[in-house]
Amino acid sequence: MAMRGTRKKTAEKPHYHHGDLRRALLDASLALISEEGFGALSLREVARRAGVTHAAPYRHFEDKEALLVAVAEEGFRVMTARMKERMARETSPEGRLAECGVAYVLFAVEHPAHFRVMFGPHFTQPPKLGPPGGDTDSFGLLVDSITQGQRAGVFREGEPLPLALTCWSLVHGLSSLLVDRKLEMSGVITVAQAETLALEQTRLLLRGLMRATSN
Amino acid sequence: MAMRGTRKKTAEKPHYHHGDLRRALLDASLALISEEGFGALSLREVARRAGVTHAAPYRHFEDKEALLVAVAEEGFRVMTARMKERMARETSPEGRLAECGVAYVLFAVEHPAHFRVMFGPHFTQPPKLGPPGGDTDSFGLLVDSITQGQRAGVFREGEPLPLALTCWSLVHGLSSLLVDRKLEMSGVITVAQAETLALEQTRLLLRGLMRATSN
DNA sequence: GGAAGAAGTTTCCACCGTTCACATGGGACG
DNA sequence: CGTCCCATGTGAACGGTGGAAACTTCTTCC
Repeated sequence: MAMRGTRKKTAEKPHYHHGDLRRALLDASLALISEEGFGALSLREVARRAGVTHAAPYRHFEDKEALLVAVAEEGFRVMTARMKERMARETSPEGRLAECGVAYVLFAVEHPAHFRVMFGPHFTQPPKLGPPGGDTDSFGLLVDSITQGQRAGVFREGEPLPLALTCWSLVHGLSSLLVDRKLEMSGVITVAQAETLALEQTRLLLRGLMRATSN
Repeated sequence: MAMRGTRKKTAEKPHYHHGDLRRALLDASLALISEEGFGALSLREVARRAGVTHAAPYRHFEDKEALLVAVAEEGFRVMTARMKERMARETSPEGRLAECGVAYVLFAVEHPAHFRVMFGPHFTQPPKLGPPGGDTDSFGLLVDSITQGQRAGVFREGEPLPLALTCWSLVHGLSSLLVDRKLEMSGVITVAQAETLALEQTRLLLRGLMRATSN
């Protein structure tokens, strides 16, 4: 901890103008949602935690919704990156598809605040996901892994989009139930347990997706 | 329109005390959520729509959250009833399980306001679902239909709870995506389309669930 | 008919989102 | 080096919200 600490952050920025308030606001939002729940998210409390007045955020975000949109976009970027990372560990189509699903659920469990904002009932307008193939196009990754599996003759024939939607539904449902704590009949569920659940469920669906080679 | 209209409601109730405010508040909440979205739900606007002062609701609900809990409980009752109705139309285990899932998705699409409240990120405390076998125990119906399928030798062996959880994840994910309008790349999705999607997805999962008799 | 209590109203408080006029300080340019 | 500009942060103000407390009005029951 050999920091000469004029300010606590890494780069020495005793700047009056806070250095990077935008980032601080995003972080404060995520922390607040994680600690107190989504309902407790108020622009004023976020500003308070960032150490500025309640009007300062309006220099960086037009709106409370604009802040949430920024959080959601960041979330999609991170999620897509995680999916790419995990999918790279496998070569077989079924392995890659399973990793894709597990990554989705793990992202949700490890970044519940991001996940809630990304898929919550907010947003008057659709959150405009980036272009296909971009760094936020997680659904594209899913569709691709399915068409690849079909081309390799491992997955059953059929329109890839409905099949991809089925996979998405499964992992999104599990993620939602975990994040919103609907499964906690007995104790909080750990990340490791979530991974086990995700693998288990993905494999079951995979059985229905594969050509009949018997498992 | 042969109504002698002292009050607009069906039963003539010029009663000062509004007749049934509790019911009116629940209905106003649902209408408000459906029309303006969940974020627009305010106790004051609900009271306004019911034609009373903003403090009147506190005679019937301790809290804003208490009102939402009541909405959620009603939702669980209706959903469970719908599931029983549709499941009764089939006798085979796989048919009953499919109907169970389709009913879940249809309930969500036809009662989006209820669904959002039931599974939203609100509620500080778990919403205390009723006793197993009660008129709100929709998960019990699901588990039962799986154990019955196993006893009949139609479904694969294994712990029924994780299998049921997989089914729940699938239909819950599809419902969430539909209700929160995450699938509307091109136009709003109709109830009939939702039913088709639900059937399609349920059948795919069923393929993974069944014993290998080839489909 | 009169008391008790349920149901609705009024008033008040703290907090929130948002706006606007204002202060400030750092960077650009002479 | 000085000065001006403007992005960034401040303070006060407005209407809307959840909630508590004291008050009024209707109903019911003895």
